[in-house]
Amino acid sequence: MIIIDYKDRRPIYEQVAERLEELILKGVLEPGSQLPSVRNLAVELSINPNTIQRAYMELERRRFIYSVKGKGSFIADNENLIDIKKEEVLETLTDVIKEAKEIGISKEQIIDKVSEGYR
Amino acid sequence: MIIIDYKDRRPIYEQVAERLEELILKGVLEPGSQLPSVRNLAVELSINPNTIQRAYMELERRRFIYSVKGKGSFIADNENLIDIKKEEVLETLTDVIKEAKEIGISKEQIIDKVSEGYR
Amino acid sequence: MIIIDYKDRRPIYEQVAERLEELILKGVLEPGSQLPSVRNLAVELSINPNTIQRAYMELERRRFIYSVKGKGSFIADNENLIDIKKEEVLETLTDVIKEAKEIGISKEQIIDKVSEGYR
Amino acid sequence: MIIIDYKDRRPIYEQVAERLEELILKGVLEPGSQLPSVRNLAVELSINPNTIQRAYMELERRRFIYSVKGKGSFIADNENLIDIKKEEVLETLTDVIKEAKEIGISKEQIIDKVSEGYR
DNA sequence: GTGGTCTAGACCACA
DNA sequence: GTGGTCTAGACCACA
Repeated sequence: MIIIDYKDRRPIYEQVAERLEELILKGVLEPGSQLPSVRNLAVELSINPNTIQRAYMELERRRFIYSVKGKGSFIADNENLIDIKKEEVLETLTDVIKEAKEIGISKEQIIDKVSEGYR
Repeated sequence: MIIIDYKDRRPIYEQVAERLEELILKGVLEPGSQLPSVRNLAVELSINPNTIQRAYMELERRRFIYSVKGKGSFIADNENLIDIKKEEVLETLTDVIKEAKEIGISKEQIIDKVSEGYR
Repeated sequence: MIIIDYKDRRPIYEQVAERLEELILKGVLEPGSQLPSVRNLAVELSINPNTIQRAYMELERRRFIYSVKGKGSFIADNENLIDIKKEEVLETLTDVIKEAKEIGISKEQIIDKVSEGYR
Repeated sequence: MIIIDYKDRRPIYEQVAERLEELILKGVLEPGSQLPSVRNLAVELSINPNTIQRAYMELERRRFIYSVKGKGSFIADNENLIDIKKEEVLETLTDVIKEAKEIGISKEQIIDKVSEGYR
């Protein structure tokens, strides 16, 4: 399920976090359900527990999961999981649009790209 | 002209490259003209020559500048400097739109953001 | 009556202790009356008996409850239950005021906050 | 300058961060100046570099310091260092006042404590 | 068993 | 040299 690309320049913990995020957003990992323990996932992926924990910390910071000492880590159970992500993407979008405008890309050109993407 | 923000988490070479790009795109640094030597710019900014070198490499990779051994570095002289940048931004835009679609953001929501940005 | 918030970063035993304290201070659990047994409360809340034990220990340390071997745990029957709590809060307040003073917050600023809180 | 109390239940990284914060707020470590490197401080305190880094990360999150890859870590140079702290303390104060009110401590009692503290 | 902290030490990106 | 990431593995708090 989770594949680490060692050629990728991004750190492993980031790759793991991103992949888990994807599985969460797609519903493969269900809201409220328990994630594999730090140790188990570490063994499964053949990477260090510390690295997994770092990934979990990142997802916790973004409110996708939460960890309970002595119990384990869990997918956030609010239904708004997807909203957290939408917010993040819309923010990125706003930034890109701003930059596009600044360098002289016309509104029409952007609309075209949007139409293309939603074709 | 070039101000480095050490509080910025991005590496210094990236900041230098970005700032030079900006000066190039705005025409402050004219197409075909010579850039300051790595050594001189390093002294001027009080940073390591390696860092400038790295910034120049980055701009060369993106075709904004080119280097001539023994002579120095020069702003690309094709008139389409701005087009290189537009291409890059449109590519980023395409990526973001794709992601937005995937997580269920509607076309209308995006169009709204675009209209907002171009108001 | 006792709801555990797993998203809360504090340990479960602390949450249980705090909630029991609240029920005691509000008089829902009456002075002198018996608390549910560690085992029963554990079953009721679906958490580990060790966790309840730990919560009871904490409340005992703070003199809100006392345990009798072979009989169970009881709410302290002195009438000044609330005074124990007041003492604790006033002590915390003293600490915060001290720190506020040290970093240059004026007496007036604090008085303002107090007035705000009691408005 | 920095003394670690191994009997203290708080993690070492937190103790280090708190102590550094103190030195920063008191002006012992001057705004804009460089902190000891992660490695050097680790050797000096006989603790692991990772632990120091964790402390630095914490201070960076709270904007007291910033780190530059390849250069080092620095005290934030905005003059508002103390304001960051004041904000934090006033927030704590607000919380304590709220709790005090809830358990029936009178406004006068609090004002008394304030006067005591500022005597 | 589970997450949190820590050590000892390696290697990389960057300056 | 400096911070950032990672490994291998230990011990603690908590459940």
